[in-house]
Amino acid sequence: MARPKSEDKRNAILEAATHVIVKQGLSAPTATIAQEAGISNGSLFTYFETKAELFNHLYLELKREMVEIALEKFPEDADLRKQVFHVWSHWMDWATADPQKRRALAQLNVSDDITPATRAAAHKAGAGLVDLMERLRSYGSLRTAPMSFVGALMNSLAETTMDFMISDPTNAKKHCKVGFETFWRAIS
Amino acid sequence: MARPKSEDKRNAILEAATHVIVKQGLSAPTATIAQEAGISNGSLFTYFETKAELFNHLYLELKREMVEIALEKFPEDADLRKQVFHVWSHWMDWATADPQKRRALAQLNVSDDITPATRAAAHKAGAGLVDLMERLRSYGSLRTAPMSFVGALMNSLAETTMDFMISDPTNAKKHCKVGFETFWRAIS
Amino acid sequence: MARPKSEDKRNAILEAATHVIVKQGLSAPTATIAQEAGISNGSLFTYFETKAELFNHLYLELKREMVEIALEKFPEDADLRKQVFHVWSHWMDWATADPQKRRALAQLNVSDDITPATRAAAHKAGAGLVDLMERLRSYGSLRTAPMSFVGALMNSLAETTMDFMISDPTNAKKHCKVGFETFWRAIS
Amino acid sequence: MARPKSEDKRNAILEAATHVIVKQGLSAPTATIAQEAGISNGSLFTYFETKAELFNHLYLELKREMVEIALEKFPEDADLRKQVFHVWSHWMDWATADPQKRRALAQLNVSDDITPATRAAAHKAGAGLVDLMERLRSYGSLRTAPMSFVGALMNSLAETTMDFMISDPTNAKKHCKVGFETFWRAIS
DNA sequence: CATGAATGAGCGTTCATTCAT
DNA sequence: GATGAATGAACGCTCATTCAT
Repeated sequence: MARPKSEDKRNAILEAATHVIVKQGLSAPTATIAQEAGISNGSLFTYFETKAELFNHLYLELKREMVEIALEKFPEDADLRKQVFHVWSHWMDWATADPQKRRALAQLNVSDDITPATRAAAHKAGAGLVDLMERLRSYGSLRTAPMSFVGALMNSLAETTMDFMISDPTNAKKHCKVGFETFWRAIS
Repeated sequence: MARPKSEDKRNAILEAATHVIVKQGLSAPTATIAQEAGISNGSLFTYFETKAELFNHLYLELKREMVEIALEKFPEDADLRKQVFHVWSHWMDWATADPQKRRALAQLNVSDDITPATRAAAHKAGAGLVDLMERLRSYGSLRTAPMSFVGALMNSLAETTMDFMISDPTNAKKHCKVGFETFWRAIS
Repeated sequence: MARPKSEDKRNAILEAATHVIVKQGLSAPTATIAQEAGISNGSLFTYFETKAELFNHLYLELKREMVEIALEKFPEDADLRKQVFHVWSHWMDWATADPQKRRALAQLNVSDDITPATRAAAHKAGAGLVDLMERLRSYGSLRTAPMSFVGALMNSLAETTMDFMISDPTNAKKHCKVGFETFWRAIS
Repeated sequence: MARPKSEDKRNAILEAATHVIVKQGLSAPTATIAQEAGISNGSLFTYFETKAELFNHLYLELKREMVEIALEKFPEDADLRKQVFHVWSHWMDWATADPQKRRALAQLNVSDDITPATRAAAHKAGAGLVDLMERLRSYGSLRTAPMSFVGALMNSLAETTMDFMISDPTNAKKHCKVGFETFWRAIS
């Protein structure tokens, strides 16, 4: 096979898309993304048939990475609070290590181009966290709230915390801690 | 020349923009907004010089209205918890009464068209709440957290709560309550 | 109404399309047609929503004009041969007066962009000739042939004749005559 | 180096082009033709340097085949009418045996890609018929018409006849006969 | 001031052709 | 020679903005 489709190039496109989306928003020209990725405008469409498809793939990729990192080295035998803090802090690590990814993900999240199928797949990617959420719910005051409320809650408090960690990196660790304590109080 | 042109038309445009943004996103053509507002495409630019200016104005308008309603009939003499719940539930009223406004606001919030100046003005519009936030902070565990953290926290929990109220209107009142209790625990 | 859509401009586009199609074929850029018509590329789409629509309109326009001229001053009371010759020679006049129109029509005729609806409309535009064809058929040897055969026959002989008239204008009149005699023999 | 590459593949491309042109028109992508021929898109250009060259070759090939079949088993010693009918019916056989070839030829005939040189070569390929045409001309009423008129005439009547044979195969034989008689009357 | 046609830059995508493997 | 990814010019169409009426 002559010149096989390069995984490197594919990744370069996804990475370029991340940067360009952050800088220019979702309406950034595909040509700009291609340029940033070091390929010709036409080549982008060898790897992703449409701009929307590129966006859907990027969205999934980012979500998956996020969840994967959050669950890395998960302490199966620790108590609930430790487990949740583990996930919480790994999540913060991901967000602060490369803030662009989080920003791009936020943009994609409100894009009309992301299909329901992709959103469903993203949801499924987070399945590893469902069990934890369920245990969190039955643990405290939210016993009677809808299942997904705990997830949404954690998400929104985490986002808020991340904003503070990124805008004030000096005190990142402290913000991380305070955010977690706040969350723990909320669900207790 | 405060407003040489028809105030009605200006409002019609802002209202139309709200609907159209919800239906079609921020990339909706100005012509569509004009049509929805019952005016010609060209006339839109008599009232707002550019599309971006229209968006900035709409953003501010929505934020202002939101804050205004949240502070309506504020019980100056009640205790802190009652005051916060007042604000909380009025806020929820606004969000559930016309979900489109909230959705449009969410879109505008992530738009690159909204200038820092507008964001600053929006922040200032919320000044009426600053005193409340300050008292909230000194009240509980967040005494040492940055001032704006409480605001961001309330905002994110409120957004989460609104989502549940709107998607499950039958139990809206219950969700409102649960959300507030969760918030109160978080800041306590 | 401000600056009403100008019929002149519309005609300029159709005329420009005729020339450009002859010179460059059906794949000629719409921008070239617009330029030739003296308008901006975007304006073309004010008058015709798509390139295909422009082509369909042009096709119909040309067909209609062709038929109209062929039937001009039709001698209702003359004998059959004189009537047919009248149509025949008027048709030739049209083709030789502006050979570009005929060439463009020939191109459009084989285009995939021309819809069945347009072809049907074009057929209907030729309705004025149906009666003549019917009488022609019952007149001679083609009494038992399918109705449309006479029409197709006249068309193909006319086209052949036109080619010779245009490529050898000096003897145009003679070619016209010879072509007609040949046709008459064919249907006799 | 008459043909260094596989003659089979070359023919596969020409055949594929025929089908694809009929289905999709002359603007069909070369990649589609390559796929239909069972080769890679790049390989097509090993056999034909450009798309236009492919089209020119196909055009010639089809014309040659058409003439060849028309002249097959030509009855040198029969009388003129029988000879012409022989050609006529063989021609019809070719057209009805594989209508796609005729359709593709018709499309190519109006293409801007076909060069004057190719058209000349195609004309030359028909040289075998020139003698017959010449005798036909001197036989009847067209004695004074330009030489090529008889050929064009035969061509146009044959095309018209083919259309009817193909669209109404049940009566194909009858149409063939009627068409020929019409032609004979025309030139007589 | 209202209207809506005019403008032209800009974009996603296609595709003939080239070229690394 | 075969393959198919790479290239980049080109095109149809959109749309914010301008301007003649």
